[in-house]
Amino acid sequence: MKALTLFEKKVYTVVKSIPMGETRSYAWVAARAGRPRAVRAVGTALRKNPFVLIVPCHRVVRSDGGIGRYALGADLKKKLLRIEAQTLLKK
DNA sequence: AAGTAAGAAATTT
DNA sequence: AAATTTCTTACTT
Repeated sequence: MKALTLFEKKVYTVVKSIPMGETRSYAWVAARAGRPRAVRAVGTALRKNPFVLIVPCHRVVRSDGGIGRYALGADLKKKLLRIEAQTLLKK
């Protein structure tokens, strides 16, 4: 297990708290993690993502409308968000 | 000292 | 006006 910094831990906790079907920006997570300017560090932390099955990092998107990147593919990330949104709407 | 899953601004189409 | 590209900023390793 790699040594995670406090900041990373906080980031994972925050991202885990994001409700299903919703998205948050990296800036939002960074602010909640105690370092509002560390948006890039958030990405770097999620990129390692030791909890890829625990932390819903696919719910974290860019604030300017971009989808950002995803360890399993940005394409999959978009799909997941689409599926989650529909699951919540449930028609 | 180097790299990065972002952000904003500038430029192009 | 919208999309894409480029440079900068702050944080971890």
